[in-house]
Amino acid sequence: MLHGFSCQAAWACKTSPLQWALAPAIMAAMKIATWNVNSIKARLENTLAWLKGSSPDIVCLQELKCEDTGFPSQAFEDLGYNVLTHGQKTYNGVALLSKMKGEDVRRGLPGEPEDTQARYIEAVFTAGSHTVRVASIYLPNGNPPDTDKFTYKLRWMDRLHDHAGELLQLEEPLVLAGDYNVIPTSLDARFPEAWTADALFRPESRAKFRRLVNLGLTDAVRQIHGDEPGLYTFWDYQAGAWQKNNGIRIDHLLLSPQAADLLASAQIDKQVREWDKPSDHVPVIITLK
DNA sequence: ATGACATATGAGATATGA
Repeated sequence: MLHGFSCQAAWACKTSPLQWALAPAIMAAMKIATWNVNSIKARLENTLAWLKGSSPDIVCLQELKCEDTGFPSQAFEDLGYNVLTHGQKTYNGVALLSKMKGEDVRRGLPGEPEDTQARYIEAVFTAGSHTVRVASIYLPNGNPPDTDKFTYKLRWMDRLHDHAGELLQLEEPLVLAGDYNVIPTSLDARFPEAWTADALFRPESRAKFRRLVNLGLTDAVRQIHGDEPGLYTFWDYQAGAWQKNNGIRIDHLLLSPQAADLLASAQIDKQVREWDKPSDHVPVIITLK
């Protein structure tokens, strides 16, 4: 139990009813979300509207497509969020928005110093005497699979595996959230046969993902929803994929055992795909007790 | 379907995405 933001009922907290009423954001279960926005500037209005409606405590964003200096921080600060970015011109870029301040911030995934792509940011968020470490991940797409883009993807997944192994040794609540660009199993695609040659569903990519999970991580959505089909987080802009529900599940939140113990819910915010000027991805949200 | 859209760059057509 993460004391300080985890009480589910006022009677469980050592606070007066008045304090309870005044501090709902602190006392409610902790919400952590991930969303590939496909350009934060193009998606600013959607992102702000979604934050106002959902009020997550921590948000992992991917595909900012802008440098740190161009990130619209003020708009998020006005909503009460702290902003940590690891941006890049035109491509990639990841961020962490949070109601509490982040510490121990790491930008970039270790293991390949010459890699300049902005695909990883991590920080520790403290509430009371407990901490949650959260990473925002934008794993390489890897297409076409017969090029060095695919080998870069697989190498990046090895680096993520090694770094996750290091973090798991801390034996603390850890959430590795983001766009993994991996369809883990055929349950995670409306038309899996259409993806067999794609870097997102190639056996090598799925094997690397399994190897990561098999370190002892929990796929939050599958933990809550079991083998339920039709859970998708991405629908292509092209060929009416959304209208045909031609979707895939590639945005994941992987939890350390200490975080999995706290998992209360996981949901995909599918309706956001209906909004004007949508991202091709939708938010995925978990709550921790 | 080496493309259907969408985005950034930069001022037109190209690179990238998944």
